[in-house]
Amino acid sequence: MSNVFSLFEKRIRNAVQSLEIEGISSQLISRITVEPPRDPAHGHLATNAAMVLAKPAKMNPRVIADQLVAIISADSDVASVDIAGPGFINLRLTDGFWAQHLTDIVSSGTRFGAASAGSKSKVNVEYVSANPTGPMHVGHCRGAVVGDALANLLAFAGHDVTREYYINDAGGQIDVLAKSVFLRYREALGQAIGAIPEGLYPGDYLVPLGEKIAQTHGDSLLAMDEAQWLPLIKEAAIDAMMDLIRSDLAALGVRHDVFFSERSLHAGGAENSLISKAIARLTDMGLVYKGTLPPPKGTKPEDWEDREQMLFRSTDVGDDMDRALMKSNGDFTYFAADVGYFQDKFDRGFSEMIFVLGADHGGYVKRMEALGRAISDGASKVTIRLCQLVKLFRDGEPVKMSKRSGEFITLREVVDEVGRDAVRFMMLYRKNDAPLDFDFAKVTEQSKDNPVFYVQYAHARCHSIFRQAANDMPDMPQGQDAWAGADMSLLSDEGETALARKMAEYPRIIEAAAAAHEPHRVAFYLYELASQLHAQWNRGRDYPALRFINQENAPSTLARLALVSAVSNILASGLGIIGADAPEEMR
RNA sequence: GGUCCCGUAGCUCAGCAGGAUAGAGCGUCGGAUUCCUAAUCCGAAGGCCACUGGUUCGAAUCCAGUCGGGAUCACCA
Repeated sequence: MSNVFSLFEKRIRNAVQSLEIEGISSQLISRITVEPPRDPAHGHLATNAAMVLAKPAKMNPRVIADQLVAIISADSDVASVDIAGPGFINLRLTDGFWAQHLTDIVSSGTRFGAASAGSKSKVNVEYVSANPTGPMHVGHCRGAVVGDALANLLAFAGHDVTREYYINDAGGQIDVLAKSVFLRYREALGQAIGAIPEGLYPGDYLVPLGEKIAQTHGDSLLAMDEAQWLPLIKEAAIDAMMDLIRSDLAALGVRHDVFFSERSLHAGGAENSLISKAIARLTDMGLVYKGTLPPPKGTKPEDWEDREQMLFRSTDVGDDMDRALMKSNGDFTYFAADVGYFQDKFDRGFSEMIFVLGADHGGYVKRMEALGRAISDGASKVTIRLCQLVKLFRDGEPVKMSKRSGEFITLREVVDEVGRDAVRFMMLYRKNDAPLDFDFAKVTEQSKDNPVFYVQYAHARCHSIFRQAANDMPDMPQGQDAWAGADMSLLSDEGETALARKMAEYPRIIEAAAAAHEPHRVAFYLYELASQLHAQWNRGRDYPALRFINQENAPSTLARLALVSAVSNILASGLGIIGADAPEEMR
């Protein structure tokens, strides 16, 4: 058990059970928590056990606490116990326990905090899923990073994670793309195309594709009807755009295991497509009917008209209104494709399906949750994380973008300018449901304004210490084996023990962040850990006896290097989850 | 009008499935480099946690409502 808090949570719950107080249910016992106290003066661990039990047991919390203290203080790992405030029980653990725990952390290397092998649940994380109509722009950045880091986090926390990208390659925007490419193709053949008409994609990034098609097909497409060239160009355009997107994502360090094509859901026609089969299932469940939808409340669209359509009775499964499955022309709606898609995901055995979406998809959440409930009958959980907007600033001035003119900032430009690590860290240095201001100047600045450099520097500093030690004390063994054998009980300075306790929180942070789907917690934790390392380093300035390297005292130096290695490993591990490098030196 | 998110220090934000005296960075003021990287550290000042009720031993946190700010709202994708 590498999580100190859950270890003692278990012990205290056992102690509570052994008290055999009447009226104590197991559900009540699950409310007992063990956490680090806010104020370090209160000890190492604090539990609310007595306060949770007091009322149901009709006892004074102090009385319960006294009984618990009698049991807990018999624990050989516990140095002292006291009761404080309204009934908190505060524990201090023995030096021997902490020394052993530090050794455990050191020996675990960068796997410290990772879930030990157990039943891995299959989780699907879908993120990015940008339309394949052009390069990624900054707006996609946040979701990409949050999704990728969340996937990293869940994998580290012991889940079997599939990273998925849903390619919206079936809709009308793909026809628009193909027509835009066709124009570029004609341009490549020397035809004058003039200004790009309204409604088509004006971006230059389609020029090379037009040229490529001109090379492979010559002018043969010019003689065809649109119905003939459209599928040809569509195919090539989707491939080219996905290549573009994949390379943009690679620049951000984002990767996916599965690229799922929306078009593949339509394949097979009205009888055999995944969509029709999934809808047939919903129909069997009585969740599909023909009817008309009421107009939205409040705003009444001027062009409102009643139309009878095939509808999904999503109100039966928690939605606010029923949803259209089929357009009046007989085509499936976008949502109908989702029905097939959700069915496919469910059939692949995921116990949780997570979607990381932009805030503009807020209105889509309920129907997705409803769909998940209908299809899996509660067996698979649908979780949606919305990322709020990112506002771009340059030197305090908002950066204006216009989609119409094609003047948008691409993801690639941002990565090129500020670097992958900074982009990723900044996107995670905020909880995802809060808007985010992103200032180019600040993010590029290599200063304390910039948490990325702060954390990376702490990691580099650890390695600088190792280099210095190797230089000053060449006989000093280094490496995980040597450090795991260090006598950690030699670490008695309060800064050192505080560092040890901070590190002990890492598994707890990972667990909680994974459960809440909040990767930003890891970023904040890393900042705090880095801060404590920097502080301890500087204490060595004021008190030379506290320096990590002491040539007069090899055993102490070895223990301190082991401590530093543990910090270094956690920083590297956390930066790995965030998707940023952990450099060994920064110059 | 419906739905969702946000409202915490001058500014930008944390606050861990309710817990003890609400935290950090920036900014302001005052300090620390013969020293393992000062890209760092230490200290001070600064808060009616939007407002009003409710739930309970206990609320920034949960619930209801109010007021602000943002997103979204029938065949689009």
